[in-house]
Amino acid sequence: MPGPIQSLSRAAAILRLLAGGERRLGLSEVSTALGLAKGTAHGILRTLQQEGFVEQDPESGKYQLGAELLRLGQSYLDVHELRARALVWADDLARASGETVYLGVLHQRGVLIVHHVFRPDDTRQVLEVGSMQPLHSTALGKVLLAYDPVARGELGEEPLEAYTSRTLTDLASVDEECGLIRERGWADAVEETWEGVASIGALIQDRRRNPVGAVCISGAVERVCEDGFVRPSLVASVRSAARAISRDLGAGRF
Amino acid sequence: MPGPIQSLSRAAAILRLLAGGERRLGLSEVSTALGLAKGTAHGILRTLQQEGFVEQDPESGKYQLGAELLRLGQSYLDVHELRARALVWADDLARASGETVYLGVLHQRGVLIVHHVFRPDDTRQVLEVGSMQPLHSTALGKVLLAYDPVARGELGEEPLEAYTSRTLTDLASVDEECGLIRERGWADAVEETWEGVASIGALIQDRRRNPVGAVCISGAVERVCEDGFVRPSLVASVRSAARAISRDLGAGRF
DNA sequence: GACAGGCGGTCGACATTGTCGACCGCAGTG
DNA sequence: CACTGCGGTCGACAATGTCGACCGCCTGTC
Repeated sequence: MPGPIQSLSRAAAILRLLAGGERRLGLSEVSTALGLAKGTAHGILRTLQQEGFVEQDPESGKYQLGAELLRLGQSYLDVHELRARALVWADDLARASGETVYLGVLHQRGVLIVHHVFRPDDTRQVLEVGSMQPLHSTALGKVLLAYDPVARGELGEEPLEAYTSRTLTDLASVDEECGLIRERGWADAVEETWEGVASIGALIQDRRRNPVGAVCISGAVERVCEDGFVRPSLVASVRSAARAISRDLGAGRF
Repeated sequence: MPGPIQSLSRAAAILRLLAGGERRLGLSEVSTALGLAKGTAHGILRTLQQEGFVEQDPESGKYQLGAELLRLGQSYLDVHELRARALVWADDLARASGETVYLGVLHQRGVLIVHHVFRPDDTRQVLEVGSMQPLHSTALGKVLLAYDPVARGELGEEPLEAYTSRTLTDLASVDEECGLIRERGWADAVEETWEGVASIGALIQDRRRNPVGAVCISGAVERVCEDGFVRPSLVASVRSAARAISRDLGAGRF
């Protein structure tokens, strides 16, 4: 495989850098952060700006991400086949369970949320489509770890971050848990990322049984759990939704 | 100004091409559509894929947009100052008016929706953040046309598309309407883009009185209009929300 | 079942193209 | 009023991306 295009990789790195830091960044900050000559960084930024991927605050001269990225991100969702077919099933699942529903796919070292149905009550909630969740401490993530070798590979050998006292932080425990998940066909995560929140997830696969994503419900531990375990009726709902979506994907080939 | 970076511009063109066509595109389709050699297009696509901006269907070998774009698009929203400050005001406006609220900024030849508050009832609605609306036939767009010379410039000299029988299609009428909008300080669009839908919009400006965006409410013409005109009470609500957001932006400089 | 035509992908020579580091003008600062 | 930092420009150089021919594969066809 021939090498990647240098200027493009650098442009991508700049975009990621801008996405990471919360505030706007100046030209010098960008060039030193990536070890580029100022002129080089400027040329890339100028082009990105022209294309709408980056915007420059005319007052301070600093750079931030541009609107075109939002538009393209939306287009990504429009084309996304898994998401399109899962929309109606996710809605049903939210109504049946009374809890928040997430749909996620593996992306880099985490789970990218591609669909989010609010819990059907009137509390204020913020849409989390486009955000990432960790692999080793969420129901979505653990499902993918258990079934997708690529996901397991992404974990690498680094020690895992502990978000709460219940987070699994060593790889052996995670692998053991994955075995259990494969055996019974679903995953849960009770207060492993956020205190007070429990979630139940199941795998979505395409017509060739490849793992393509996961669906989960997530809610207050008092509602989702009972006597210290997740409620079997909720598990059944999640698994049946996952099967329905998988079936939909399998049938959907022309 | 030195020239833009060729490979980057081409990569951007490829992304836009993939975003435009609804279905996945093959390598040859991409290269012929943009007039590139197949090898060149392949190199760019390979790099974009590596960076997560493009994904390849392993079965057909065709390309589509990648998940990284969704993540970056979300980051764009996170950093967006106008949006952050407008969130609470938009919520209030939706509650007070009982209608859908949109917040938009100028982007290329249209208005990009950066925030969307559902009408406060239980009907099913789809989030339109990240989508585009035309400049010459929506309240948001006409506000920007009236106050932002850049927006007016984007219209160019092309004939305007008619979405309904009430769409203003010649530039003279649009300019005349813009004069009216500047005089009274708000814009409306009654069934100019979608049959049965009316909207009312007002300008948002920063501390130096530059136009930075617009806010509008949008709803069924039967509710928004009365005796053929938009209801004055709704106009007042929209204008006061726009003023509040503008004030917030002005005060918010450290 | 051999063939043709299309696909995605590779390769290596070429010169276009992006890169580098010195330099510029400006704004804020002591 | 020098000084330091900023964003931005410039021009020489060669590294780099580009091109078009080529490869192997699959698919549909006669």
